[in-house]
Amino acid sequence: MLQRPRGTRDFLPDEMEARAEIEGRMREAARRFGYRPVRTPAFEELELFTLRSGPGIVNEMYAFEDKGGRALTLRPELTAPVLRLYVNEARVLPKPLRWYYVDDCFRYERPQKGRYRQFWQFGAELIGVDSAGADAEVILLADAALRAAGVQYELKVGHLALLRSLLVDLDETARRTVMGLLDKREMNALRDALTDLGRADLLGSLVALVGATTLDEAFAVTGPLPEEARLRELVALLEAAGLEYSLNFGIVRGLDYYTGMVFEGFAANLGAENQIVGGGAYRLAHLFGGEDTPSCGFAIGFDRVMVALGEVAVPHRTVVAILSTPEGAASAFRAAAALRAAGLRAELDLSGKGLGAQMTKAAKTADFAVLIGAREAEAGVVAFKNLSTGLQETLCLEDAVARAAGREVDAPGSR
RNA sequence: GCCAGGGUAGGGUAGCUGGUCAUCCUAGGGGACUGUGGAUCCCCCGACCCGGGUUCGAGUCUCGGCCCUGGCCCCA
Repeated sequence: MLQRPRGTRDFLPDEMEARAEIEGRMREAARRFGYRPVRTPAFEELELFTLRSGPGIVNEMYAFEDKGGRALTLRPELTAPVLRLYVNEARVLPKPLRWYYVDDCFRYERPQKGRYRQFWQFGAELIGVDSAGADAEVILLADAALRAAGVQYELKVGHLALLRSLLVDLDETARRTVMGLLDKREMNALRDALTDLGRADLLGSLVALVGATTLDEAFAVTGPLPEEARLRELVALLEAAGLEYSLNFGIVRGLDYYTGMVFEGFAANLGAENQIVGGGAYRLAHLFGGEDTPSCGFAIGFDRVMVALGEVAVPHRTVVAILSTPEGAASAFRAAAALRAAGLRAELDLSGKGLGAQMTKAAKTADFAVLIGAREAEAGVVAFKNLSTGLQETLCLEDAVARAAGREVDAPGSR
């Protein structure tokens, strides 16, 4: 038997409805912040991602050559495509641009809990403003989206300037090593690495900075920096908004295009892959041929949100089953059309079985049954049955629709 | 790429010191029931991941592969 590719998933209706419910709440959060949806191609030129992240990532991508010899890849993330879109199509739109997206990405990695080869990201990019307010808005939107989804998580906000100020004297390679170890909180390995570099003197400052929980503590380690005023403003805005978060200046966020503010969020019970959101202020547009444009954004791991939520209660919508004998079939289709036109979910019984069997089925799945046999078809009425109370009435079609929609009926008949 | 544990009807499972009809639950289909309920009863359908090896005989032991789950690495 054919199997689905490794690291991919099928979604049955129950799960799709849960995902659509959560996605809808997150989209609504974005809408309320004034963010509007964008969509980019599922595949892009390979160079788009190597420009951003270096050639090493090709191994982690679904890269391929098309029939025209072009080097392409399935997108491994969405920030670069969205910024490419901005440079290509939207440079002259009035700033700031507030965009969000929900789409699938592809990475050739070993699957594990919360990590798949096809996965979905919900993200937003705020393009063309560079301010504490911009930083704050993006953090607040990420938080609003996660809270709308119902996720319990821990939010950490930091700024790269402080760590970088301590590491200015180190060369590129050494800085990456140190930042990598800090990111993993491997303090013993960090001490060894600093000793090898002849910079054991940095250890105390680094440990103090990473452990700092207030701006005062952090700037006591680094001394005055040009970024201090903006960072204090950001903190004031976040406090004013009532955001629950902690400061953390050990956040490294991988690569170099992040320019200042960075943030991460972690959910409980997600196993080894517990990061649920990551983002920050960055500059990418110039890499793709645009003007140097400040941006700020984040990406939420949508699948991890779903794992963290577990069971999702999807709001119940009324289901009307339509039962009929052969003589009532035409009327049944007419009744279904009327119910659907009223926005109700109407399911015709197509089994051709007896009414007993049809009712058995309806009782399992529906809230109401509309039954049309020879008698009802002849009289131009329907038998309308409330399957939770067992009450049955003979009604005209309009009244049956009103009943199913939860409205009162003026002169209800009865059996 | 590495490590550990797994893979038996659609879903969940028992069997695993090699040898009887491979167990049970559930779901699905049919019937008791050709104008009305989720119950009950009866019947049916349906599985040992793939391939090699050992053996008279492999679901069971062994090797390889694939896949799943979790962890390492990586994480844009």
